[in-house]
Amino acid sequence: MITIAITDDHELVMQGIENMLHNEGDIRVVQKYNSVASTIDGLSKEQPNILLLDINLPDGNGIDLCKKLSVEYPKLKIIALSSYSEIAFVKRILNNGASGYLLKNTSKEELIEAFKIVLTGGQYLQRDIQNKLLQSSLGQKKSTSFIPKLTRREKEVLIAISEEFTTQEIANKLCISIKTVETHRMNLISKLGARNSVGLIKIALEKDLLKN
Amino acid sequence: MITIAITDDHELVMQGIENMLHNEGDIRVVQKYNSVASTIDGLSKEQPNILLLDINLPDGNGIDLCKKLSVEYPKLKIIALSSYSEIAFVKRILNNGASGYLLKNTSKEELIEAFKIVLTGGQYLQRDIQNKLLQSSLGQKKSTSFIPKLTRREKEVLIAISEEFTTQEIANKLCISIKTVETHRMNLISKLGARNSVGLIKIALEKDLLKN
DNA sequence: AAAAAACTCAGGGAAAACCCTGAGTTTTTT
DNA sequence: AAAAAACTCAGGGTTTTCCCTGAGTTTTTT
Repeated sequence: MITIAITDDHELVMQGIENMLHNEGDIRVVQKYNSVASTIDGLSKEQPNILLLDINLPDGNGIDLCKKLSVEYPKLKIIALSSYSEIAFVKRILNNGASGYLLKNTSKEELIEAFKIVLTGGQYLQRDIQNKLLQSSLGQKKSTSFIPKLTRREKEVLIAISEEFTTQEIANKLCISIKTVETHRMNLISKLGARNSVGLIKIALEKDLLKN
Repeated sequence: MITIAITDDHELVMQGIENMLHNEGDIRVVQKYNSVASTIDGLSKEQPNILLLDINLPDGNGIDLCKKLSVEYPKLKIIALSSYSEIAFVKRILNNGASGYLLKNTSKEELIEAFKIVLTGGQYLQRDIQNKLLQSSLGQKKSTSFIPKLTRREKEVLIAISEEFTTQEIANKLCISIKTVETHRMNLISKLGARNSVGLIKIALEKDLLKN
């Protein structure tokens, strides 16, 4: 018997998944949540085998929640559920404890396949996401932890950002154009899967990317 | 004999201090630097008793340098040297290992007084700065580490910022106006002595301010 | 009850960050 | 030498952040 919890604030998605799994004898949806708070609360009482976790929640972000839960419940397998396939997000959530990543247009078969794989310790990604990931980080160990490879310049810019310098100031320091600094920053945000400079620094600290 | 190092990129300031101390028999300026890099380099070879450290340097910020040095050389006393007296900056640098804070218009007498105090383990602040500090953080242990007291709302906003939400999104989440969120952010930046949201998050992580 | 602190919000402006597209140059790898 | 990766920069636009002043309301402290 595989027990499933779902966290998603869209009732439709929730229903859809439940229906999909309805007549699978050995799979049972035992918990349903629609927010970060209720998920934390509910899981503290009982842990399912697998959590299907939407990344976009009203009261917080799923990535942080994923991280928290994976630390708290190491045996819990988390599969991220998202409606978009930005490589950045995928990287980040995989890096924060998720065992899989599914788009919301997934099929019943795929869902069950994913369950099996993550339960045996594997990592499940949808085909195209898998491809994108491979493309975006060639020659890198694609284990659990994506340590993005930053170029020399990117690292310099990242460090400067972390020191609270503005784009203008960074440009002066590095003797390059403002536009170039902006480009580097954009690439950093994309590579690290952040939404803005704040996220950039959070990830950089997390991964110890600020050392020289 | 008290040995002094000075790090300042303004030749004038450097000269001024040196002259001030010229005919003080028991005080000697033994090292002079004008950048973060050269300071790190020089101190690795020999440590003076006291480092007079300008906070605004061309190749990095003095606060981070101060932190680094105070960790590396616990016996080294660092006195921050700055041309402005923003309370925010003072707090932050004191929180990062400095034993004193002087404005650049300091007098010879004050300078020497500061030396004595920090060498005996004390903390030296200029009168008005001392007052401002007291004012800005009443009822708080004014020991070495300023753990700023944040209000409930400020903490909520801080956490939301750290989750990479925009002001607009935070306003929605907390059901308050954008303007209110902005006010909270400004107060946070001021209280924590950051220059922007990136600094805010750095300090918050440093001080573990993001817990509930 | 009075004072202080916290919370709320607005106007309005300047600066910075974010985002995209496109493209030439230099350096490194194959 | 050819290909790939990194670095550079521009135009041009939108959004967000930053900053200031001022001020009314609610909550907490004294």
